[in-house]
Amino acid sequence: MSNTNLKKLAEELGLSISSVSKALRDSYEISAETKKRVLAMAEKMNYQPNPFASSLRRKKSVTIAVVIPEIANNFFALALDGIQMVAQQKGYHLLTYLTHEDYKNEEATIRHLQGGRVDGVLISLCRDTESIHHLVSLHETGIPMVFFDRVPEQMDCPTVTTDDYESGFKATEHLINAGCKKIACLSLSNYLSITHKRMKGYEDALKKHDIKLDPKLVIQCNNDNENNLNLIKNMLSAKKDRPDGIFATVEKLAISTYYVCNDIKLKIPQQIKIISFSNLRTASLLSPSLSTITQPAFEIGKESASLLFRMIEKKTFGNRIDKIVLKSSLIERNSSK
Amino acid sequence: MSNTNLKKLAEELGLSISSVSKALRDSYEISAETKKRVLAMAEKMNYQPNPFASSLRRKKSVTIAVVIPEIANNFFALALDGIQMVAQQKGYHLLTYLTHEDYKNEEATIRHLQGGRVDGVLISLCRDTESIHHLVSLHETGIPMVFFDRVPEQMDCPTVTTDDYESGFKATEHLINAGCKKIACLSLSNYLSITHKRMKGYEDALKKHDIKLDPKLVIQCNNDNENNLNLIKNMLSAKKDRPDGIFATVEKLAISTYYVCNDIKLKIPQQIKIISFSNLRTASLLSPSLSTITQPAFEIGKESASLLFRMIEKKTFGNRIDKIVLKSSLIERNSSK
DNA sequence: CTCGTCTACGAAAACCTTTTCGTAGAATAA
DNA sequence: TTATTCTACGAAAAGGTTTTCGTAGACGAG
Repeated sequence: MSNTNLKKLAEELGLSISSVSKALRDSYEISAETKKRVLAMAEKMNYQPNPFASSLRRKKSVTIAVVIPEIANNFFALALDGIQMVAQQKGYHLLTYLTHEDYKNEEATIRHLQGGRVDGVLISLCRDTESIHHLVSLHETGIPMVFFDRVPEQMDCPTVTTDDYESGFKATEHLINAGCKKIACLSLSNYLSITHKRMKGYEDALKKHDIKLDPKLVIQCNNDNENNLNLIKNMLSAKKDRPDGIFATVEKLAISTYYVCNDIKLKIPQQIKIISFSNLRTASLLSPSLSTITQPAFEIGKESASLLFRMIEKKTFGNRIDKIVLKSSLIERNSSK
Repeated sequence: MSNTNLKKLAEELGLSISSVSKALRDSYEISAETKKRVLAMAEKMNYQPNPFASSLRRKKSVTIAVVIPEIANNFFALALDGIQMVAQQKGYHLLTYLTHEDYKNEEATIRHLQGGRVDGVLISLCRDTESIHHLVSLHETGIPMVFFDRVPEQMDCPTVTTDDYESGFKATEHLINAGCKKIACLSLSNYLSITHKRMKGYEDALKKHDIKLDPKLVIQCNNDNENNLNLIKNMLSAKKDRPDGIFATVEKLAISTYYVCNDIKLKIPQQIKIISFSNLRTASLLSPSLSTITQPAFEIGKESASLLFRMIEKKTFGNRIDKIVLKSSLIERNSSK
């Protein structure tokens, strides 16, 4: 253990604990001379302040938490990267929690966070989060919270999202313009605002082009990959009413679709065109290259963290509730040609 | 703030602080009756113990740290997933630090960790970590540490790695068997043990098959993507001595190679065959599908964390230093056919 | 000389929990 | 009866840092 603490330092220096503390925090109350001595001794004895004592006294943890559904996911990995960058720059520590798309985990994590372990929380909800009582409860402790991408609809809180409705609309219209008549939509969740908005864009695009929405073509997937493969396979194997276009609201469902198409020898884009939300770096290297709606995941992370720090730093300032919306970009590739 | 603390709870209950504390920790000193009352009141007042006071007193943070080069990287994302799973199961919190392959960051992070913020540390070194004084210094504090994948060579410490030498050997031999005569090797670092071992495997495989190693075909890449693209492009554009096989020691270099080949219209696998270390889920969907050495990244994370917790939990037990080695698997696909 | 103002530092409280030690009363044993 | 052992709880210390408040001495102004 680095067992040097203020007391030992003080003894060694012949000063009081408080003076040493002040010297280390560069207080005006301490002479330059003394500061130098203290600093030198701290260095020599390899002094490391005890973070718990400090946090306890200052009521500040210099730590934020991020709660996300999963990390083996390009979007969240990039977002976390952005978050971490800002946190590091601010000298904050980052506590990471994964819910694995399980509401129970989310609830338990949020409850833990009420103990004051962190100064702020960044959250992206899990796919089956329906009730928000745990979020309200955390909010009531007064801790700064920012939601990103998957945000709660029934709660008035700071958020960072993308233009999901427009993206859903454009993606669908893109498929229509490419000649698709029967466009399926693969959704991950009933509850998430992002799927609601993306699907509303899908519906409105169909409406605009006088295409009747076929409920059988709207597939509710879940977190079980096998199940999703089956659902997609069933739909694509149908003799009649097989879709000629697919709009995947999340990356993993597009990948599953590729696997199914390989499996049942369905040619992309000749027989079926695909576009998907995705942050896959290899989208352009796929066979065929995948048309994507790409969210600025890294920026989302950066913006979320920055917003959170604004809230942490000047609590006085804000009754305002920021809602930041960034733009995704549609990148046409061969899967929808 | 959840401003209820032991003191308020005690006042409300007409008990002493210590009794309440003991009741909450289910001490035998407190009667069942009283425990029930305390629990009920704690629930009612939404009591959340202060983690800093607790950590300060118990000298235990219930937190571990993981230090990795980057997170927007399939291998590390999967490893983190495994780590997080174990940590969550143990009721531990997980502090995440990214070095972004920058030694300065690694050094600073490790130094921070000496303050006793965490009960254990998991580390995967960054590509330009040459000196290990910071690691030694952390080690000397007595804190349990486990290295995974990218481990220090000059230090005797617990590690979790894969069979890198064998994998490098097999990958190279695989290319040779596929007909390659001039095999290039793309390396990320001069310092990392994993590249040393993978390249030793590469060299020995060449030797075994009486192929002379051409130093020009061993490319030292760095963390600058542009630079790497140029290096690869230069090599692959050469009129003479152009390699007919590429062994990429890390995924991102294989992806860069794909881009270059697309760019200069080099046909994979007809003109050049490729195999790479990779955890890309879409390896089989690439054009052409990518032959990979796939490390059990999730298991590496799980094993590392499990080992770390063994060290945290029974410090008494161990002078032994575990070196766990897991097996990677070679998956042949079309890029090396 | 007195008063006020700096400067540089120290004492002690505060933060909240956990743990050690002590004790009063009750029950049991001798 | 007296001595011993439980039972159930409280007082207080310990953990390390930060902050508030106080103070001793130096200095200049009046």
